[in-house]
Amino acid sequence: MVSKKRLYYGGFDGFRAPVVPKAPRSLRRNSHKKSSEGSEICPFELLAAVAGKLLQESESSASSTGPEGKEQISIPKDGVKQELLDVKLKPLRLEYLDQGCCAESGFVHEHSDPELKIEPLLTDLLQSDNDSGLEHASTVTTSDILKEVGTNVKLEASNGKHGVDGTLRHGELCDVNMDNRAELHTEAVEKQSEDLTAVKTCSFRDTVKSSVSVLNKSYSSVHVPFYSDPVPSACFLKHKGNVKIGIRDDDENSFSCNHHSTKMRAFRLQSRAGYRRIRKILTAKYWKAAPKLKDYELSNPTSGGVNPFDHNRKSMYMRKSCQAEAASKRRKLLHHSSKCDYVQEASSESISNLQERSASGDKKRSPAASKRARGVTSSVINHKGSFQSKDGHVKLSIKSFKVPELYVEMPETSTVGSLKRTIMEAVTAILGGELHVGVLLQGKKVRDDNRTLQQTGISLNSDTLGFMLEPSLPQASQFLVQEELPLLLPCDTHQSPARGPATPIMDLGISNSLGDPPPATSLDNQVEMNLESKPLPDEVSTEEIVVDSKALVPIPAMNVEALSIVPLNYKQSKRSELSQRRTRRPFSVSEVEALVEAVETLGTGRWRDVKIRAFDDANHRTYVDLKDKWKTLVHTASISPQQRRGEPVPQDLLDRVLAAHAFWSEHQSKQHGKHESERVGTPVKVCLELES
DNA sequence: TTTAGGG
DNA sequence: CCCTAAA
Repeated sequence: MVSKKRLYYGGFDGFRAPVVPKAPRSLRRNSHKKSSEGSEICPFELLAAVAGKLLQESESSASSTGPEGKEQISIPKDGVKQELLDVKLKPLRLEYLDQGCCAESGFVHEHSDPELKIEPLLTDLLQSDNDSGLEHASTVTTSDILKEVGTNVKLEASNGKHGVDGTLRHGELCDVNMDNRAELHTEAVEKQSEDLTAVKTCSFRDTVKSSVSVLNKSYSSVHVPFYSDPVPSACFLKHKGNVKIGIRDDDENSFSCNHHSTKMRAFRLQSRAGYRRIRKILTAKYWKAAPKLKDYELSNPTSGGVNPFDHNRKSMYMRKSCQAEAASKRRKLLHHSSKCDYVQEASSESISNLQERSASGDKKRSPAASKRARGVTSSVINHKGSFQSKDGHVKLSIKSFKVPELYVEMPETSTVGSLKRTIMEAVTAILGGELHVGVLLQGKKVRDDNRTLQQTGISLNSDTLGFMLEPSLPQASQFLVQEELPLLLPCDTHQSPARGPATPIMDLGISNSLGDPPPATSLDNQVEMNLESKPLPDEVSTEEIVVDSKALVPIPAMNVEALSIVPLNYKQSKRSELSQRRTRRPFSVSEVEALVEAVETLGTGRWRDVKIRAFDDANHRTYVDLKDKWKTLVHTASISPQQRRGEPVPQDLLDRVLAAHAFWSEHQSKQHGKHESERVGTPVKVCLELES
């Protein structure tokens, strides 16, 4: 964090050229840490991936034959030499590390269904899994390298008890890069011919580097404990790290890259960055992408009836963490190769058992009674898929994933829109974390990942097969909430509604930056799986996934004022669905002073620098805010004191504002030699006299 | 991502 | 504060 030290302060001695030269943006960027880095996992990507895998069977081969074939990974079956892998992987790794983007590997897919045999030491992982009760016999960190259409990856854990021998098939590349923080777990059940079909568990964890290292035998760096607790417990998902999801893009012959790293700040609801990003995603991009999605939906004859929430577009926001483009491509991908309609929607929230409690009202505005919604919020993701069994293959159709419970609490003055948002965020939070997929057969978890579908009986009892999303919620999970508690902090208390032992832990400590996932707790996410033993038509099948999970959703202590003052008109209503206006935070005098000081030194065209200099630790003040504030200050200073509102700003500060404004206006916020020579050193008093 | 302005 | 065109 950059201290607010003032390199120079001209004060009344006059303004001087910026003490801090305006370095090229690139340099400045580097010089100033971007603490707020992080990303969240897009739950839907995961779901999609899972679904895709489930449906992969027949389509996988097809998709692998496309023009993108060159990108396919070729993993020789049976014992590929590590050296070979290393060689092949290097380019990819470099790309990942250096560019942090999806790599377009030059691997050539070999149609022989190559397999990669990896025997990493998964002890830690496995143990963690076991301890946590998760059904992950093994965890395999993979990158898209391992995920390729038609490519089978054979993973074997050396851990005697938990060896895993699974087959991975991916119809799409799904690269997850999570900066050692996020972890994704997906399990897909597939049956492949006679070959042993197994429950495979993939754990995408750690950075790609780690993923690669896995391939390079450096598996040790990949182990990550799973804190997941199958038992419903309230915790907060942590959305940190970088998550990148690459999808093969037929058109571009490359993988689209969903890059949520540096630019994509962590999902901090209360953080400005988070807000902004979310807003952006939810608004423009979302809407832009919507049409396509819609088309797909409509194209699916069965979707209409199956998805009762088609009309509810806002549900789509659950995908907020995903970039529209990537999502779009993803959809395209699915549309093209898997015939899997990738529709995700969240149903409108149904809140039951509302309990009203008296609450202190906003001192300024209308009283705020908090409304505690204790009920079920269900989000629905519509997935279309099919299940079919033929020639030894088991196809599954996930009908729905349900989110059992969501507990929300918010002021009764909150708008419906905010409520919707809240729920949506909660759901997203739940899904945004590391997810695992557990397999349930007849209500019981299938813990042995090594067993084949056949052995497990899944192929026979598909009717009772179920999947459940298991958010990996480390108890220790914490999200950094710096100061921006507004959204994170539950109104008064964050009640954990009859929640299990695990209560969401809000570790509001660190600041800066990193992604703060929305507080959410996810518990057992039960997934209702619908299996049909009947081959489905080749057409797009519909699959509905209802995510049902219990979660404690700390509702942001939204400024009641903000909520209450919002008219419930259409516009607002519409807006509410898209985004939440930040709570108003008037600048304090001290802030104004800091701003003035910084501007006096830096000028009026370097708001980013001003921010860094004077508000670096105020995450809620963006450079745009500072710029706006300056604008208002200039205006304020130019009007009569009687016309001013809000906390009065000392006249001297306003004078300085005018002086600085005048000075820098002339300098055009830049260092112009001639003017500078004239101005530099000119006492502010003089400036004031001259300018005002 | 920043800047610059309008809303 | 928000939204965005430009850069």
